[in-house]
Amino acid sequence: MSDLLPKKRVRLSPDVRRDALLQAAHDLFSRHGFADTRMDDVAAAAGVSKGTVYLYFPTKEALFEALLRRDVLPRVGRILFVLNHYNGPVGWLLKRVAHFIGGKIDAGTVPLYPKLLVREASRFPELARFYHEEVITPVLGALEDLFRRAISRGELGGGDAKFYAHLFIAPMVKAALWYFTFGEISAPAVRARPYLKAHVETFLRGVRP
Amino acid sequence: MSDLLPKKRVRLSPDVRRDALLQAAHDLFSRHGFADTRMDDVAAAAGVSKGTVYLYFPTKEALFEALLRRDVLPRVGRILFVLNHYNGPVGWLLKRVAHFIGGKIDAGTVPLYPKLLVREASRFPELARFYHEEVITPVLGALEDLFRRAISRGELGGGDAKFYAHLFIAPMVKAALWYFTFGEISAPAVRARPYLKAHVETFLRGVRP
DNA sequence: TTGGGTACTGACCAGTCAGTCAGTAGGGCC
DNA sequence: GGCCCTACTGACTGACTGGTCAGTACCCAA
Repeated sequence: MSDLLPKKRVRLSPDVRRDALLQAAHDLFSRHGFADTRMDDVAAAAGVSKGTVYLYFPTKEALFEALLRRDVLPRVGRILFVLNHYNGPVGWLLKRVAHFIGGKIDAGTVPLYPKLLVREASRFPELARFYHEEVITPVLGALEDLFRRAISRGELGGGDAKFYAHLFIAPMVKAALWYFTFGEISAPAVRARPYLKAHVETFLRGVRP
Repeated sequence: MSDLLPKKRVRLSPDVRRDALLQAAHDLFSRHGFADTRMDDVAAAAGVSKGTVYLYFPTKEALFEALLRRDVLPRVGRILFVLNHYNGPVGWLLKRVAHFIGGKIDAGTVPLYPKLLVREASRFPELARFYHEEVITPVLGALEDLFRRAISRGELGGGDAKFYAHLFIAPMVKAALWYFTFGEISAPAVRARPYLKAHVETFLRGVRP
């Protein structure tokens, strides 16, 4: 207690302080969601007072958007690079992706942003639009191209590559949604990794020539 | 205007008033969501004052739960009856289901409750638990039994019936989620009905013996 | 050592909204 | 007509929270 009372004021360089605020916001948003996180909480978690938060971000929504830009865009860039440059057998890549994402979901480390977006999209349509344009559309487009290349190589049957892309991601979306909707109230009915493994096997049998 | 000013007080029997309040809440929750609907709005839409709402429902959450119980349980009963009694070719039923749900999604008439649950689950874990136990688990269980019967008849290959049930619903979940997350900010990338038609065809090819 | 720039504070404001309750009025009954 | 039960009202409270701003204190430069 005695070490809490002094409340020594600490000056930091704006860059450092800004990062600390973003990190605090990330932690709180991921635990409580956007609406249930108060600006006072963000400030306290970063060790400053609320006024300071407003020196760095004009509104709560701007704080969210800054977080999105910091974390999501680099990640999307890496994903697009892989999808666009991969020319091996598509089945192998799909299995790797499903294995990786299944592990993430089972471990409870689903990325924060899809969850937040689903919950807050209707209240913040601008953020939903940003995410849709900068994340969803490019990634699904690259996935569609990947399937198109596989079809033209004769590796897959000649269905609609766009449908294939959406069908491939559907069980991952469902598994993630299940996790963050019902994850706190009951053990998952199916484990994500074997579930997604079964998905890829079924899917590949369904789309082969 | 003149016909609005008098504000004649109207007495109704409690049953009728209660139904009117539930209907008003349904309309507003489906348009604005739970958090963004005020109890004053519900009262106004039902033509009463806020105090009256509290004569029928002790809290806002209780109003939501009453709505769930009124609408969801009968519907689940009908779905379970069909799934449990169907013994024809499973492919036919799956196509029918996909066609029906695809039409609903394309028409913008996705049922209110999945949407509300996904958005509010973390704030109202009791309601999430109710929905999980009374809707999700029974329906997926019946679907699993349906697949199990089809496997034992030799209509499908011998995979895991539980995985099949979850894989079958995944694209519907994804399509509905897309609709109520991004539906207001952009035209859908794929139409649900042909998408789900492609899903059933791919799925059936993937799981045949 | 002092002055000034600025990172920072926290009390305060304004708006919102779930929930309350003392009082009002409609209508059935004698 | 008059009584009384109860459905109904709506002003009010209390708690909350995003955002503001006048003032404070730290640090560095001269």
